[in-house]
Parts: sequence; C-alpha cells; structure tokens
Amino acid sequence: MSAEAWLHQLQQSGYRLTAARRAVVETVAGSLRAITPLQVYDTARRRHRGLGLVSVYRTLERLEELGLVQRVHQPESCQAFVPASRGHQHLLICRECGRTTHFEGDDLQPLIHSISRRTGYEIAEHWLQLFGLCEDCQSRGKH
Amino acid sequence: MSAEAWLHQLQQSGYRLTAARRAVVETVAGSLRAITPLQVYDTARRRHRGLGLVSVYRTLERLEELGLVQRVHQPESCQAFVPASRGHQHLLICRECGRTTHFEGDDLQPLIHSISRRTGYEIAEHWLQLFGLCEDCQSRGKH
DNA sequence: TTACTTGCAAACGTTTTGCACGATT
DNA sequence: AATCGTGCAAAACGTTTGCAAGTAA
Repeated sequence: MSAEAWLHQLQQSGYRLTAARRAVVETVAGSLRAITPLQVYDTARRRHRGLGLVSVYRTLERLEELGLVQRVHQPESCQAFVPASRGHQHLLICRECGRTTHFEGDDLQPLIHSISRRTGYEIAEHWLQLFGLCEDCQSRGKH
Repeated sequence: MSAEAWLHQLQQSGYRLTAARRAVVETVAGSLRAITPLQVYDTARRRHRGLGLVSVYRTLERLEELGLVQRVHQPESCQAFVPASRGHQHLLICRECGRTTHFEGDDLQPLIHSISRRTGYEIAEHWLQLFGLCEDCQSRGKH
C-alpha cells in the first residue's frame, strides 16, 4: 500500500495530516526492510527537517494501531517495524539486511488443533517466522 | 532439567559456583513460566539476600550461552526467559500467566523448502510460537 | 594465592511524559 | 476558534559497564 493510502487512512481515522506524519509515513510505507524508530528518524528528517524523534514514536504507534505497520521480532532486537500485510501472513526476514517478505502460511490448523487437544491450551494466535539470507545478501557474501 | 544439573554444567564450563548463581539457577530452572530479569531478582533474593540485579543479568547471559534458557518473544515484551528445550522445539505461551510449553513442530521442511525456492532466500532458522490460554487460566476466566 | 565474581554506582540507549508553542481543521 | 499535534527537555525504563572489595578454587 502506498504512502498516500496510509495518509488517507490516518485522516479517515480522525488524525490530522501534518508534515511530521507525512515524513514518517513516506519513509516507512516504502520500506522493504525492517527499520527502527531511530532509522526512521534519520531518514524521515531528510523530508522534514524539524522532525522530532518523539513524533516518529507517536506516528509509529498510530500506524501500528491502524494495522499499517507491524513490529518485527528478531533474535537480537525487537525494535524494528515493517509495513504490515493484509490478512494473516508470516514473515521471512533477512538476517543481514533486514529485508522482509510476507508469505502465506501453509495450513497450520491441523497442527494447532492437535497441540490444543494435547495441551489443553485454547490457542488464539500464532507466529511463524523464517530467518535467512535474501538473494542480494547471498551474492554479496560470495564476493 | 534440574537446578543441580544446571549448576553442574556451569561448573563444567569453567564457571564458579557462587551463592548468586545458585539463587538465580534455582529460581529459573524450576520455572514453568516466562520470567523477566526483575522477577528473577525478586524471587531469587529470597534465597540469597545480597543478590544484585546485575548478577541476575550476568547469570541469565551465561545460561543463555549454555543453551539452558531461552528468551521468549511476546507481542508486549521480549524480556522474559524460560528453561530451554533440548533439540529444536516450538513454544506455546499462555497470554495470561506466561506459562510456556514446548512442543515438537510438525514437519515444516516442505513449507520452508517451498518458500525458499519461491523467494530465493536461504533459510537458516525458524520460529513457530502459539499464543493462547492455558487450562488454568481458561477456568479462572469462567468464574 | 590467583583469578573470577560480586554488588554498587554510574553510564547508556531507548522510549515515554509534561508542557508551552504551533498547526490543522 | 478550538483542538490536536509538535518539538524540546526531562524523566523513566531496562540493561550494561567500571571498579574496588569479596570469594571460590
């Protein structure tokens, strides 16, 4: 989804369109990689000089509420965000560059049912994440 | 695995057995729930009054290196630890009380291969986590 | 005796909050 | 004009580091 669509959705939700929000949205909506608030700040500042780090946090929070971004959990840190997928998808993350790709999960329902029956847990949610190297980082490593 | 076995393994790995380590190990090894360093500190202090929070962090770090504990990533926070499973297992976590259960993953290899082929990523690791309510918390909720 | 380990205090990096000013609607 | 949003500064967290004193081997 494009930055414009995100901005539109923010506005539809009763939020005002400001230079700070535009800068953050335009930075994150276009990102293929998981980026941290500080990285967003550094990049978005090129679009809006006066941007404060606080506004990055506040905008990311709103975008997360609206389901437009999601936090990416990784072994080393859980501070980065990527544009969210529509519907339930799983994440494939490059350990090197943070590039993320969404994919449709195989049908995990049979497994989930079986675990639920076996353990007595009522299962509400699941995360499936794959970590590896994207094509670019593979070839970069071979040089 | 028991606290004794953990202590033994620490010693085998060249670490000294101290009151601080004993207190932390005895607290974490017996835990069925994911607990944070601060929770470990509060609990372990009952066993060893002079314990410092710093030693909790340092001991958890060692235990993680030795593969005796693992960090649990959850939507709200990624600070908690549980005793690790032997071999590759997946986690089932109670959203309410943090109780964790390990389970053998279904065979995800076919899925992983197919994603790898489709995306060009070289996949090195995967996480599968289920979130829900354990039996105790389900019945507690019904009262 | 030696080297490792400790707890304290201070430093750190990240995230949140209070607030007066500024901007959007 | 009214409210919402901003950036700054400061506070609040969780975690790490430097260090002198204490302890296991």
